[in-house]
Amino acid sequence: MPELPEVESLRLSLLPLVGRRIASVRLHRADIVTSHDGSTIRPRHLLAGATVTELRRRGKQLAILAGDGRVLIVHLGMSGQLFLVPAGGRLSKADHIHSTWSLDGRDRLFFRDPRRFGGLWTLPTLDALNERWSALGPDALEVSGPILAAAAQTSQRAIKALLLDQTVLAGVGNIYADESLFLSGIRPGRRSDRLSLPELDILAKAVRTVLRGAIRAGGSTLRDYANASGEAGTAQQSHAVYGLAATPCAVCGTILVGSVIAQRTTVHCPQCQR
DNA sequence: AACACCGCCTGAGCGC
DNA sequence: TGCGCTCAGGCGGTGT
Repeated sequence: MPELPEVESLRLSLLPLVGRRIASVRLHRADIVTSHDGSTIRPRHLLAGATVTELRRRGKQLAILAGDGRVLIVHLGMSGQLFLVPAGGRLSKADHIHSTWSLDGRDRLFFRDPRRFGGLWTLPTLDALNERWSALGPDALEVSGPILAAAAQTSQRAIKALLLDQTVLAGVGNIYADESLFLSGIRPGRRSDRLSLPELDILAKAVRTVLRGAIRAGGSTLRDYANASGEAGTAQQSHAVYGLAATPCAVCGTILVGSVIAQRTTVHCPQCQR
């Protein structure tokens, strides 16, 4: 499920878009787009006629910046995908395509999202993007002990719930929350305000390490994730706990325990995590 | 105010 | 073979 490493891998694979002009846009499902001013979606909202100048990411959100200042945010939700298909190329999965951008040179970009938890958000300016993203916590690649501490010390929630809160830090979802807690040796159900500062330092470092490693592996592909070229990631091969409940811990052999925390399936090692 | 919880949505996987 | 059920989870809205 697309979290920070998957969105970053997607962003990197989409970089060939930079400098390209969007000749036309076809929107096949209007209800996947939210316009900044509530107006009816027009092709220009979706960057028709503009040249892509930059691809930015904050947490799990991807922003396509255009030369005239317009911005389009893409959120993948659970099953969203962007595919960049060369002229004459075919799309392997052509169902649930909600929007199609035709580039000069006839290459095409597709947004596909079967479950429609994701979507597109139009913004008029870079200022509007910055304002929208100011509601998010710092990008999880930049998380530090003090950043975690600022939120943790005043919260009685489980530490896993804190990691999943995008206003605390942006980019961690269920997979990398469990993996980061395992690497840091902290139980996911621990109360946030009962973690020590050294523990929060260790946790912040674990989050950065886990996310960086997953980016290097091109993200985790559990079922659907693929980058813009359709390539799967391999980070799932390194998962230590996610999806591995009732199997032996690779470190100590203790059977991993499954539970539900913050309404999310959770797996931890009762021996390695305290 | 802080936090819990629901519902959205589809396809995979399962049991029968 | 095929049906119906359960599960997966990001996130906005609502409830406590």
